[in-house]
Amino acid sequence: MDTPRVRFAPSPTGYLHIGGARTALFNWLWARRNGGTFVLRIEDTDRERSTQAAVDAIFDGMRWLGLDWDEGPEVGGPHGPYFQTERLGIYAEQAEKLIREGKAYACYCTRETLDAQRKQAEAEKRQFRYPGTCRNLPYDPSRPHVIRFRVPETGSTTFVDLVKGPIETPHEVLQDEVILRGDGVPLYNFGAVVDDVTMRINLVARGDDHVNNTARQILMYEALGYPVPKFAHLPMILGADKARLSKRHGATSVTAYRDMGFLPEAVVNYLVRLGWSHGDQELFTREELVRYFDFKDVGATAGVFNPEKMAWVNHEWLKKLSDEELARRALPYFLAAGLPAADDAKLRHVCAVARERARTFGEYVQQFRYFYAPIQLDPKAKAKFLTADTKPILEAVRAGLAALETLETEAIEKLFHSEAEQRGLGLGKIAQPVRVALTGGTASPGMYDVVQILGKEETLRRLDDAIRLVG
RNA sequence: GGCCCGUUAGUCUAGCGGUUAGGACAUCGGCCUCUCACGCCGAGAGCAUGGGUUCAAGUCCCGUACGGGUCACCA
Repeated sequence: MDTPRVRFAPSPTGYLHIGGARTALFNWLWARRNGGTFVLRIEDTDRERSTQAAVDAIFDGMRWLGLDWDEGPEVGGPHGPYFQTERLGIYAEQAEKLIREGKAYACYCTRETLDAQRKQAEAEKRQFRYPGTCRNLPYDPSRPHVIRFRVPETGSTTFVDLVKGPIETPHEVLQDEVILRGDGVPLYNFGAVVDDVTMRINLVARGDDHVNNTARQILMYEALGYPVPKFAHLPMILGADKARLSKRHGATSVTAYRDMGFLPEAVVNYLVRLGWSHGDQELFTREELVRYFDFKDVGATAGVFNPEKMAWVNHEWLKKLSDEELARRALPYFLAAGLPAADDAKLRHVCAVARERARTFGEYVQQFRYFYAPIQLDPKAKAKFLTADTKPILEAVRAGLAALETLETEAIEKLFHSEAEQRGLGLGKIAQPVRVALTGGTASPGMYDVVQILGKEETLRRLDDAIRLVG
């Protein structure tokens, strides 16, 4: 087999979507696995909707995921330029060639007449197809026109999709579609084919919303006289209601997941497992993915995006990191939330206790903000644990801690145990009131850790606050 | 509506003619325990449906239903 040359060709009309990211990922994996080339091309021919901000967002998202491209914008390459709007000359040239060979022709129909015909067909409940009005008219470049591709009227085109198997399309369902607009800008099917041809792409892996484009594209490859690449159509990603994943299902941009505190390795791991599998294995390092990935293991069925499972995957990845690494990567999220964290021993300790308890850095910040900000006292916790009955306990613990030279775990533990024993109570009876005093709620890491993280001064202050509150 | 693709538990999936249908997320129960979590143990839950083919079908073929995609001078 040829060394693969694959590509990801997003149109810059928005952020990098989860689905697009997965398409890019599968292409990238295939290239990396086979020592091939991964090309990035920007399909910005829809000038109405394409924006520079979107281009930047796509680069940003891909870099965050670690999907580096071998050829494309910013890195260059021998088959550039890599923005379609900079390739207009190439499309014109290829279209001219097709016209000369009678494989394409100029169509002078106006939008108005076409629209009228379409409406007419609709009224008669007919399927509208371009009637071929201009099929055999002489070429007159001086008249306003678009270029249409001449599709054979009979026969069919078949290709073997790498994930779906053989797919046959009868030519009757196709029509002479526009390949070049009046202003010389190519339409999707033509632009993509010309670019894939000139960029020497030999495997096209894309969303399966493109299966119906494939036959007409193959016809164009043949008309242009170029070899037809292999195709792999990847199943769609759905929302919980089985409709195509969209904003109304929640966050769909990869950067949104970054901002929520997901690790790129976890997002990659989750995304690749949505539609691809390798036996029973759930967690994969990037190296393993590169080693194992194959289109033959991509399933043919659309999958529902499940944020819960992605959070689980993220948690698994978080748990693998050292305290140092965890702190380093969590820091920006605390800072972004306005919490005065620093890359220090305290943060490392916070991360060490957060590790088993929170699945994303967003959850870290949300659950453990009391380590960096005043507590928010839960009224129910207060009513239950900050009472006249528990006041003596708080006072005793306060006094005990105040008397400690250093906050060694053993010393704190001894204090709590002796308070429990002296009162003939379980440890929980001591720990819960203290927990509420120090964290504001009834669920938190172990008390010894909490005390150590807060430090003696802050711990005593919070206990004093609680004691005062009880009155 | 035409055409195309798909259908294993709530979800992601393994399976590739003979399995007690396996794993994971989620859910529920138990153990551990200063709370929460982690961890460990356990449970419930699945081959859309009807016909074929075959000694034998989740696996092959056809129909039906359901879901998705696509029918532009969008990509």
